[in-house]
Amino acid sequence: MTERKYTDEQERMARFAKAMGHPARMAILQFLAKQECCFFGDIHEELPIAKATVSQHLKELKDAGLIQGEIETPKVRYCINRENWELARRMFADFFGQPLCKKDGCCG
Amino acid sequence: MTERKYTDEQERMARFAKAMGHPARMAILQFLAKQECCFFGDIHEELPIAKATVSQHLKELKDAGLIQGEIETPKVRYCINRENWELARRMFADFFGQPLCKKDGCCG
DNA sequence: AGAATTGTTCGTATATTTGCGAACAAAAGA
DNA sequence: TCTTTTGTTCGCAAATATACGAACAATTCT
Repeated sequence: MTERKYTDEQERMARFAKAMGHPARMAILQFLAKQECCFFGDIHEELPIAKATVSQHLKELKDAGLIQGEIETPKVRYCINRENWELARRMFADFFGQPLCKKDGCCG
Repeated sequence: MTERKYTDEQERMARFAKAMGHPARMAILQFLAKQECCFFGDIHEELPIAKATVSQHLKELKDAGLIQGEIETPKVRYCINRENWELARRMFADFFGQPLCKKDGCCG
């Protein structure tokens, strides 16, 4: 049944990458990475989009595991998910670090 | 007019990330990164999808600058675009390498 | 209780993505 | 010339993604 078309690694990196595949979400990640505290409102202020949209982007980043949020009534505090951040860091580093084909004339 | 909503860096990384945001495209990139030669047919054989779809994914990777292709009639040879690969490597490394908020109790 | 604050969720509209088969294009070979 | 090989492009369908305002929920403040 559940035919696996791609490796876990491919699926996983694609998931991280996809979450990072929108400038608004990159902006959110950059903002969170350098902030100690990070309420929804702070993030919303940074971005030129409606709060409903911000909330949606945050949800996607959370689902992808890159961030986490916790209610601190009446606010919501968002932060980088350190564990997965480290995992992503390592995966991207390994990916781009792999030795490429050495042959120079390979592709013009 | 052309109000810039996000920084160039954010736009650029998002572009790379978006291209990497599909397992088939990750599979293609992994395959190309370890191959010296890489014709369309070789890539197609690796993947469980129709050639039209493969062609489309290749086009997206090319548009994002991560790969390049050149006609070698009657075949087409695809390769990693080393220059942009290096750029992406550096961008992702810098991004994930940035120091995170140190405060431990910050978010549970 | 009523009002204000802070975000999420809902409903909707539009745009983009993904995937496929069929048609097409270009060159080589019979 | 006709056929084969190798990929791209076209046209279409279905699924996702993006964005917004309005409605809603939970708590605090008056």
